[in-house]
Amino acid sequence: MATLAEVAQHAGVSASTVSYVLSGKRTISTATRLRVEQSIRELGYHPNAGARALASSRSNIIALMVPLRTDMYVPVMMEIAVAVATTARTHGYDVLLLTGEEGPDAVRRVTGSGLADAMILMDVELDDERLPLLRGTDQPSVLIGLPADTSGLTCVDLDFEATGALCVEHLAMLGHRDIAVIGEAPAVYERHTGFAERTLDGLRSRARKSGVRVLHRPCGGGYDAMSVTLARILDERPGTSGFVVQNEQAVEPLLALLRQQGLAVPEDVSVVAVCPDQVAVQASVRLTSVAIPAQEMGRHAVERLVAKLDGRGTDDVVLIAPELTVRTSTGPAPTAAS
Amino acid sequence: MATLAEVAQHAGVSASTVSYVLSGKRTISTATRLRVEQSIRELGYHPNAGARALASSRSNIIALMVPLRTDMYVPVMMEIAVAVATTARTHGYDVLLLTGEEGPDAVRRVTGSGLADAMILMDVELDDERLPLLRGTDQPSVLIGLPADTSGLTCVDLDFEATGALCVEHLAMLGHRDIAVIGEAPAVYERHTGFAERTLDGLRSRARKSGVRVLHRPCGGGYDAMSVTLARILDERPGTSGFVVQNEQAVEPLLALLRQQGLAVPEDVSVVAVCPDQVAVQASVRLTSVAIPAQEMGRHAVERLVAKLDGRGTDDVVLIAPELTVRTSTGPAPTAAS
DNA sequence: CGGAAGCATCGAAGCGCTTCGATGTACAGT
DNA sequence: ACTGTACATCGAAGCGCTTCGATGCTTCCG
Repeated sequence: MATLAEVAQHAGVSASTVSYVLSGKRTISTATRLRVEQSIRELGYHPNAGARALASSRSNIIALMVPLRTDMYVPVMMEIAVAVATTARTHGYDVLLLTGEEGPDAVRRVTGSGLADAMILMDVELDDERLPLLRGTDQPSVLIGLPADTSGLTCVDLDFEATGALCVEHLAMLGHRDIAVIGEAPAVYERHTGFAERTLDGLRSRARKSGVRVLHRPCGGGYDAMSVTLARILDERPGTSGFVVQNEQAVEPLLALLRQQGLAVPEDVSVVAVCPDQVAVQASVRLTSVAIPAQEMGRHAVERLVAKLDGRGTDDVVLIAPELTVRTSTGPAPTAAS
Repeated sequence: MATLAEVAQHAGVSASTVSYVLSGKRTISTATRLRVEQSIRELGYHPNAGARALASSRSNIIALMVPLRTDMYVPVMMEIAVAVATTARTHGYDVLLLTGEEGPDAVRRVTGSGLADAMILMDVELDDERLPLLRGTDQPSVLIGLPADTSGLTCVDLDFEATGALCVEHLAMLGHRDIAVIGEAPAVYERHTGFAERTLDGLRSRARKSGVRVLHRPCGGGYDAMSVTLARILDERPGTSGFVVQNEQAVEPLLALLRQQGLAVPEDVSVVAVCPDQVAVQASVRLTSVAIPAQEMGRHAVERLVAKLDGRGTDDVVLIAPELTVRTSTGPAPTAAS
């Protein structure tokens, strides 16, 4: 591997000159610059990452901590991760993939070793044990998700409260008065992952305003769980005519089971999903849905982080406004007559 | 941040001694070792990654190149990535996440800069443009997937030929004579991703031996595509009683459409899927399937790579033997009478 | 026309670690 | 008692880069 010194010699300049050509931190005459660039190309020179990190105390790496469990929202997580990686590259950063497994230790390790300049945390819990560490370090970080206390932190997330409200609003407008919410698996609520609870809050407070009744039921993925859940719901609230589903894995089972019960969508019941657009479009009924903007979240997170690294950053919460796309799974509530 | 030198001073030894305590490359008396370890703990010392990389020319980082497109097998990709990350950690490595976007350039960049010690490539095409680069460098690498020419490369993959054969075998044994294969989206075949074609080869050659007819149809995800595809298949080969599906997104649509056509599973038609177990279990019919062992592939890849890094490695191809799990979606072929 | 100001470049120090002799000590074998 | 060997530790060099003065030139202005 060619070194800076070799490039310098080849171009007939000193090492520092080459360095300044590379970084642009001092003015270099055009002639010299071109000559150096030529040498770099001829020798196939790539700066050594370790040396660079050591000398500049910047690794140009962003750590991304993904949840270990792959029990929910996997495609969303993946999409975020890919968006983070590609956006980071456009800013000159690479991405280090950490799993949640190590927990707070990973944060310590990465911060302490200077392996990464900054980090992005996904799947943040309301009272996440990694947060004190983040607050206690001067290493910039961005959370994807919202903990209970956001002071001193930068967060990016979909506005799930507004999302919940939007779903209710849409259904209420169509005349639905009894709405059932099919949520994530119970484990998600027990873990106090913020988004699930926030959606529920938005759903409920909006329902109160609109005079709509809401029944919430967590539900694991798959047909068996859904079957039990649906039966209970219809038993408890036979008048239910609107469904809000926040659980990718429950979408298709729900549709199939409704069909099986002789309930037509959207004639008899309406369904609104909170899921990636792809899922909404590929379902057996094209679903009215609020999209989870995975790419946008990833991109935003990186951009916030880079801003912080450049000293332009501020601590604050960015909530992405939800957008509801009407497709063919929602319609007017059936009249009392029918 | 504490440095090696500070730890050394605190423990009353020289810097090199601390280094040897850390690396274990020379014998250190127990007394000294304990004293040093104590100092490390007290000062909260973490070795600086950049300095380490520079001095040792080892970054302890493995690069993982994931496909940019998230149009297929996303959960599998994610699971592999997570398995790679966790396995790598147990061997003292971190994982750098690269997307396919940069293509060969990423390989050059990482190799040239010493950012990573080795790399793992996913979603390898039959004639992948990154391969010449890998062959031309002495940086160890492992492919997940199988290119056309594996010479000089280490590869890990599910044995998709055997997988295809296994599916046909199972259906043939149950008396099915006309089998339809529902494949990945056409784009996957056009890209010459190896696994799809290899499955087909296995399927066909086994079918020949068993005197079974096979009709292969690529198919995009979603209901509309599946609906068209299924109609064509039943039109062309009305006697079709067995289906092999290698496309997660087509599984549920197929089951729903079969139901709609009045075809009961497994009484009238049998379905074998090639998909992760989770999908097979959560489908509306518990599917007989050949699992895609994502975790195992990720783990294997890392272990091969670490072996190479330790000088114990060899170039070869590891094909994981497929396992077919019988669930409730396959049964005896309907007799001619019925 | 002298000094201030800017430009283009160089040299050297130093980032924090690893690693290779070298050195000093203790003990075994002869 | 003396050499040989193994053990425990130290000092110094060096990994490849960034960055801070310093230096020699031009150019400009009063």
